Amino acid sequence: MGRKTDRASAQGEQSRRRILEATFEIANELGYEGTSIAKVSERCGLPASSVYWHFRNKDDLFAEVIQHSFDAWLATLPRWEPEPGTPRRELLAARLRATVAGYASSPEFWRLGLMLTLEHKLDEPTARARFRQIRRDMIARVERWWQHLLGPDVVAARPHLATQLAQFTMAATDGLFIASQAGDDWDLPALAGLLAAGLDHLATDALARPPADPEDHP
Amino acid sequence: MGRKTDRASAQGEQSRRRILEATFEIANELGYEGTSIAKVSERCGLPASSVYWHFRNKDDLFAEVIQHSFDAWLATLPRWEPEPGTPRRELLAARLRATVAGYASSPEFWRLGLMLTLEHKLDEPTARARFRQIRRDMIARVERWWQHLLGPDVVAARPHLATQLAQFTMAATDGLFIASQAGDDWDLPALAGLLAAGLDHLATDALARPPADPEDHP
DNA sequence: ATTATCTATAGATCTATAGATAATGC
DNA sequence: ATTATCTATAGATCTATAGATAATGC
Repeated sequence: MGRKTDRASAQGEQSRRRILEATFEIANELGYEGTSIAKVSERCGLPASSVYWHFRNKDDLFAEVIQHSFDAWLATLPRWEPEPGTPRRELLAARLRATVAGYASSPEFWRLGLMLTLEHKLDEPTARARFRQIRRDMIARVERWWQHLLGPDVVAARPHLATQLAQFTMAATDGLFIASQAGDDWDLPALAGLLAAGLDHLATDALARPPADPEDHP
Repeated sequence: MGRKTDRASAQGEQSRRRILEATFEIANELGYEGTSIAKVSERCGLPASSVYWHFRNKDDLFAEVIQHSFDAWLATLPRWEPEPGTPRRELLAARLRATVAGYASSPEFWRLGLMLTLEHKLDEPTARARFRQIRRDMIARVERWWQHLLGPDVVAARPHLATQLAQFTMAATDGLFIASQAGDDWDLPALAGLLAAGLDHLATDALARPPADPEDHP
């Protein structure tokens, strides 16, 4: 009780942060499996035993790293302002360009997440599960955004449409992220614009046709 | 001279293959950095010194692994049959569904490639560069396919169109690949269909508008 | 007393090589 | 002689812990 009031000395908090940041940096270059406590210890300047004092083990450390870097990353995401009156395609283009620009300027969190997604030994680290949850949350967020764009009537009539468009949006932006990491010199803003146009078409298209979709009864 | 005629004993060839395959399997779970010669040795049953007999070092081993698994993967790709008369959108949908199905049934090579793409320590392993080259080749392949779909007149009038559509196609399929690896239970064939429809729209759309693109003078 | 850090270390794992041994092909 | 494998090992790196030391807060 009141454990938190005996303020851990500020020094302790700071060491913990240094460890988290060193781990994040190394994991970003080498992935989960390539990151060792020894390397973390070397980079943050604290002995390995300090790492074990702050974190039970590597699994625990990484779970905290994901949480910590996710919080930081969330804060960098641009606020989404509805701007009434703007045509849907413009809204789409602006948002997607912002997303892609954000990936390019601070790719660290998402890159680590995707590395965790691709690495997959049998006993899965907590960090991987945690990132997958974050990713699902992000997709749900994109889905709500699509529901907003489509409007309540459409959402009621075609309950799966926003879901599929959100999945499509996530897939496409993940793919553009990969391209930016591969060093492909693509014109990412232009491709984001293309994606916006494509999505706009798909939304219009779907509404023009009957909801023949046999899965449209959730 | 004639070095290759003194047939390396079949045993040697087989050991080499076992090492390559063991490395491929482990790298698929743990990435480049997570794969150690010791683990490879344990999995293939040969002592580490045998690995060093066949390969100079880890960098060399991985470069060969990429080559070897790429060759195997290429052989699994479905032949692309033009099927004259089929509408473009059908062609697109069929091809993309086949691509996505291929990813789902044998994701190993592409997964390893993407892991190499995301890991990026300072002195980049040869395998990473090699995969990036393979990826560029694949995009060029998709671009030629788009040129075929669009026809020579369109290609002459809008030289960048096929390029952009190819990049878009690659990004979207990479994103769907990530989704399949993340264990998202998405309806991938349906999303491939959606992608086909979107791409079809974009192609039509671009032709309806003038080639205002300032970059359209290669 | 509590919190944080340090030194020291046991034991595991890993890289890379030296050098012995075996098998094959002339 | 050539090709392939093995045993053995030096030395590096790594994980995880024990236990001493220091600083802080009552």
